[in-house]
Amino acid sequence: MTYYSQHAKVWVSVDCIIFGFDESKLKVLIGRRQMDPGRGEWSLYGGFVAADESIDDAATRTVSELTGLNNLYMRQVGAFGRIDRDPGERVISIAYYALINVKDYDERLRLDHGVEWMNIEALPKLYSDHNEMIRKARKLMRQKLRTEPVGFRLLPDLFTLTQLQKLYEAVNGEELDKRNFRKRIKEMGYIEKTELIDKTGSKRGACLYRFNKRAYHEDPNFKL
Amino acid sequence: MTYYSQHAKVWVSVDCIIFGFDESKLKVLIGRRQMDPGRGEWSLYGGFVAADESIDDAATRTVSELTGLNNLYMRQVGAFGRIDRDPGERVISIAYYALINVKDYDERLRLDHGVEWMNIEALPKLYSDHNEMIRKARKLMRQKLRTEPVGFRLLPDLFTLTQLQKLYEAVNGEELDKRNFRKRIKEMGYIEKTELIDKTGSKRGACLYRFNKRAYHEDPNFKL
DNA sequence: TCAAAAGTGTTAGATTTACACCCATGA
DNA sequence: TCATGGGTGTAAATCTAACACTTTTGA
Repeated sequence: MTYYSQHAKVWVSVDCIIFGFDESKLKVLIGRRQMDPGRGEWSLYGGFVAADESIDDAATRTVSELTGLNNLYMRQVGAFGRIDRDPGERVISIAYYALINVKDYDERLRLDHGVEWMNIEALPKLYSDHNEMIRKARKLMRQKLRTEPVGFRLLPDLFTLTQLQKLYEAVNGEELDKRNFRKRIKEMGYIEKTELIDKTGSKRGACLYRFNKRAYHEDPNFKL
Repeated sequence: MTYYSQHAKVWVSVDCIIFGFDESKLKVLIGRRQMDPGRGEWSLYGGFVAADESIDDAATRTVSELTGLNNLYMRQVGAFGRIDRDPGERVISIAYYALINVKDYDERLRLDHGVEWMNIEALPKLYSDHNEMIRKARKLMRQKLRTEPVGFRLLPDLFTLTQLQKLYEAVNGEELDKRNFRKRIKEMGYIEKTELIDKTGSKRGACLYRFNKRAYHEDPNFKL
């Protein structure tokens, strides 16, 4: 096809911002880059888009390769395409973010890949434009959290209201009033109380809740 | 670099969603595709990303080529990368939207490119995934309009409050209360009244306003 | 003189925020 | 027994939404 062939082809990669929540902090998975150029620099985990896969599939595959997890909540952040963003060759990269429950990530697999959870408020300088990718991913994620109950993806199936509140506080970077927060949760209707009690966080014990997907889809008047 | 060369390269293009506002309607520039595959189908205007330009530059160049206009408000919509999205070859496309004042677009240039303004509420089926691109662009644009005064980019330098209101109504797809709308505009402070009167829209005449960029940057408490 | 768009305030209702104390338990 | 986190309601303030009439002027 001569119409196409008069133009240049480029490499396209995906870079993944994996969000986790631990110790009341929002975290991101980063590791030391193991190839040149940029060997040894802090970096997001990424990979190239193959000829026979969509960009979404490439991102899903990459995250799955890193974490062993599937069916994650993932969204595209956008394309990053400065000419010299990759010091080696021209590579356009498409960033994606994923939300995972830190506890679901097998420690062994994490160490094998040489990545670690880093507090999003205290990130080092990363390779290329990765800091920018994370900033944009966080912005989009925060926005999403305001309009859809995606936060549960960062928590275990069962969680306490305090955990949930800390999560919202970490994402939005501001403290919330406990009573107002719980009032809104009650109004939502799709966060259901279980009979179970969590005694790990306090002496008295806190009720465990779970997200009721069905209730959400029946009555999606989310707000937070 | 063997690390790169073991991976496939692909073509990367940009597709541009050019928004305009006319006759109280939000419009998009589309034209009949003039090359195979898909010749004759309705399509967005696009182009390939060259080896020596960033993706943002490619989008800017493409829009400028089409409209002759520079310094437009442009934002990336996202990357579209289904394997078979282009029926000819594997092409990943990055969509951008731009806001222009319809009156600034030279009619001759428009005809030369064979594009026309189509009401966004009544778009035909477009080539490939272009309808999806437009949907996403509109969603992002609407969101942006809620938090930043970008609407002025779709209007002449001088405009009446009725025009501005119609613009907001067209973008959001719902009618607004005239008094509430004007109240909010007054509160904003960076939409300044001029001494000029527009007599084209009514017998009585309406005051013309302009956007005061300086006032906005000093006090950006935008809401709408 | 009348049709057509411009312009202008008030009030009720809804939403949001601020705020303080008792409870249960393990150490 | 006391320190720690869990759990609960109300009132003031703010924001939002609903609403109708007068003005100007060209045709």
